[in-house]
Amino acid sequence: MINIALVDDHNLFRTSLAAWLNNNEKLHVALECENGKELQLFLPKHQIDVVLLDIQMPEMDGIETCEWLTRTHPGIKILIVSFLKDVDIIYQMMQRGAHGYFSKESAPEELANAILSLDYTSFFFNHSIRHIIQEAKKWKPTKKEVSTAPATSHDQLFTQRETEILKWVSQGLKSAEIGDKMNIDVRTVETHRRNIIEKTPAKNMIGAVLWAFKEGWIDLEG
Amino acid sequence: MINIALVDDHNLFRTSLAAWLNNNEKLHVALECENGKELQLFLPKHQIDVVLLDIQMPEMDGIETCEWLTRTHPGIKILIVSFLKDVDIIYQMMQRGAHGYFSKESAPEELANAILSLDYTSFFFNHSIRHIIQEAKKWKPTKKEVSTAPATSHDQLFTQRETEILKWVSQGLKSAEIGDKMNIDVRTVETHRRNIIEKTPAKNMIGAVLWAFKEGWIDLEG
DNA sequence: TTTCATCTGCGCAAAAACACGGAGACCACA
DNA sequence: TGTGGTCTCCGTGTTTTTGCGCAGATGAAA
Repeated sequence: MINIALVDDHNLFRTSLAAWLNNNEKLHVALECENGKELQLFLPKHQIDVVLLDIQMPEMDGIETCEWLTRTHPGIKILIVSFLKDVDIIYQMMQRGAHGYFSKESAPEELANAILSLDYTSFFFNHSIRHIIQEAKKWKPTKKEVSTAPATSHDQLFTQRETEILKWVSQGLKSAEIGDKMNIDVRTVETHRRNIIEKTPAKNMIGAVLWAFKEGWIDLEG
Repeated sequence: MINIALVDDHNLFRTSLAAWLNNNEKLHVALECENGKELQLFLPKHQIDVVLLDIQMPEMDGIETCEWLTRTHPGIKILIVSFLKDVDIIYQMMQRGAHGYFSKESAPEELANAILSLDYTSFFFNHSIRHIIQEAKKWKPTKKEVSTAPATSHDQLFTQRETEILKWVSQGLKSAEIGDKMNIDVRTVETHRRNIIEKTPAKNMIGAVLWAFKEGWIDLEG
């Protein structure tokens, strides 16, 4: 019997998936959480073997949660369950210690097999993911890549300040308005914007924001 | 016994939700589809009472599907099931003939009740949605609102041309580049951009694109 | 036919974003 | 101590976007 923790902010999805998984006699959903913070809170009270982790969540997202899990609970296996099918983000999750990546577009029958086949030496790929990885290998990076990105203490692409600015920009604020919000000079904001664009394959802020969202680096609020 | 059709492009979500609903003796999921196109194809072969409809889907999204359903199958009740909680989009779906709006963040127990309580005279609101409606009534529209937007033959917010331009803009192209792509003058593109911003509550293109995405008017490619 | 929305193009001016280079302060880490 | 990354600010200049007004062509609908 494998004990599972579900971490996903969509209650409807989470609960129905839990019901489905519990139908399998080898699986047991022992814990349901809405985000990483909740997992941190309740994980000590349960004996968990596998964590099914969504990427985009409020409070504490999949990236952070995955890092924390790997650091504090190396014995727990992590399976990312997301609708994102981007190569970069899969690599990112691999680097953060995830043991598999499962697309939400796939069938639940596959998921049970995925959970049962997880191990520490290999990385599980969804069938619908696998061919994407294949194609990705043909590409040649033209700009700064995730793997060569400045490695901060937490291996993030954007710095704290840049992430803040991305948030305001995505809400439609202008540089001057952001400067007011953050109590810094307009020119500082502009410098940050330049650096943000530099870190993405985009050529302007619109492309950069949407890229960052699609790659899972930021969430859209409101 | 209520016969249900599930329309959602996330296989995992759809199948597990179907399993959950089938546990209820009063409910029966008779049809599962990935998008509106599939629904159009398979609906005639089934006797469906209620359609659970996601908004953001490829091929044929919830907006289109809802319109089509209301027009061709007025006897079928439509319950929107989405993670979006925006007031405008809820009103839009009401106008298109939906009978209820359910947030994916809510509990599945609520969903069964929602389905059973659907009727033709009222509009079902999720508990987590209801307070949003309340707050929305306090607001005063400052700009052009969806309800007063130019009503085209298909009651869309953006025109065909504007949608095209939104697509290119969201991929980071500049006005000049878009003009080349579409073989129109830069100034024409700029006119369209102005009109797009006018139709949204945003003050610049970044805000407009992200608003349009969050409201389900456009999809992000790539 | 008239009306209306759409698509198209133009001119002008201000605002904002973007590009490039430089630099001091701070902090963590080796 | 030195290195490197981050955050901050500055100057200069170009490019792009945005705001506002105007207007003809087209096509669909009343």
